[in-house]
Amino acid sequence: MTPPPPDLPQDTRHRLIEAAILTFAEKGYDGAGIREIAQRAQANSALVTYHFGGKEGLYREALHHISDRKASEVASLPPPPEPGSPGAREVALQGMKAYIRAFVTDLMSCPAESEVDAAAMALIGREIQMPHPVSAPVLLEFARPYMERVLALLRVLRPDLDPDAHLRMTLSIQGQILHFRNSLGFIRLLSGDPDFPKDLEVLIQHFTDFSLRGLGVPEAFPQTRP
Amino acid sequence: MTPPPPDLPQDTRHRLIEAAILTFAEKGYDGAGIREIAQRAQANSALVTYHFGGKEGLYREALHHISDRKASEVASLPPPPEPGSPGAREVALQGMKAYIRAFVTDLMSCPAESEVDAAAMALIGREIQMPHPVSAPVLLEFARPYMERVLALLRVLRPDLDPDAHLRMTLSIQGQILHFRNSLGFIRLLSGDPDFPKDLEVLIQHFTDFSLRGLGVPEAFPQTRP
DNA sequence: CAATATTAATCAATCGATTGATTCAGTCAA
DNA sequence: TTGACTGAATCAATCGATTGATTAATATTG
Repeated sequence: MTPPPPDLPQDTRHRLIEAAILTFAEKGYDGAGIREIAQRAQANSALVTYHFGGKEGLYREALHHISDRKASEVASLPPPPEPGSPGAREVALQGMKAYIRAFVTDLMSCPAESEVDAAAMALIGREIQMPHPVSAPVLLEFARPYMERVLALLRVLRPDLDPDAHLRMTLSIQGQILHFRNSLGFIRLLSGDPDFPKDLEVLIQHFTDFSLRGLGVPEAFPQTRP
Repeated sequence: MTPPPPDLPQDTRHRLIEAAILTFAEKGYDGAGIREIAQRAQANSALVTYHFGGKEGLYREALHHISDRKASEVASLPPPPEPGSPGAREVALQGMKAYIRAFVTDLMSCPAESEVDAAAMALIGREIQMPHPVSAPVLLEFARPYMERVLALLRVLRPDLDPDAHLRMTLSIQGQILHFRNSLGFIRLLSGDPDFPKDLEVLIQHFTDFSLRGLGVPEAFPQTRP
């Protein structure tokens, strides 16, 4: 039998952060205790103070850890076209479809793939709704690229609208998707379907169709109803 | 000088519930203490156990109180048309517009009108995202009419779609609006506009336009772009 | 009506449990 | 030896819950 993996020094810190993400996501900041988190990380609760200066520091570090891991995924999308460039509309249309797909897959990472990733997005969702005083800066930095990306695409797709209208549309697109992620448990209860959504691809297609129609980009749907 | 109003016995119970709604909405179930709630209600903390059997009972009663007060408002809308009846499409179209308006005004009751009402909807929003074990039954009963109403309208407006598609569309419509309500504070930070939305009517118009287009009901928008 | 008994409502005080934080002696590897 | 870490003990503070006493309103009785 193999011996337990050598416990590298830096490793404890990382285990604490991952255990914190899981526990904070399940029980919220007030509901989660540092004893429970430490036990989950197979570490001593005194290390929370030692490494992070306290519970609040651990929370901040956990959110920062999530933000760092996810930032690269948004940036990896092809950049939105310049408003005046040739073929900008078609590029922006494809960009919007790619964005919606990326947004959904980012948010809907299921526990089967990575338990921590799933908990991380649940935690972000909870924080967006009711930010802990400590988390506001981290959260703004995290959400900004998602927001800016859609706004840039909208400036190409709907140049006739003013910035306020662009903001409303951005929030409508993201809102539908965030609602699916944040209220998934409740939706399953309400609809009576415990394994909703059965197919993520169908869901992505729905968000894409609904949003592009909602945006009023008719060339994406030459004919809605015969 | 007039003496302080006589403190009717039943009144304390009601004051406790209202204080509970405010405090639970601000700090969550774990974050709010019965001492703070009692102090806010100018009552003794022992009365929480006396009247409601404990903190959990007070929470349950607070949610029930919200559910009871809001139930009548949904029911006051004109009933959705029968799928086969004459002029059903036009009636359903107007019904959908009325529903969206009612849903928005229900959710967006601002603190200026009634501090408790505003807190109540914030509390509901929080519970939908992460239901307390105690609240699931109350919450389902509360949300069911909202859900059923949209589904009934969709069966008329989009009879070509299956129930799963109807469910997705319902969640997209409600999701946008719930996201506005639940993340209002965050949106204000992110957009840099501290008094967003300036005009509720503009917002209602946006939700209506975006949703009806998204649903694919072309007669509502004979021409999206010239 | 008056005297008494009963119940509901409220209070201050306190309970044990748990919280986050801290301390400290000891382990282990570099 | 030094720095990273452990494990156990302990701290003050706060938590929800409970107690026993007190007041006010109501019912019962003579």
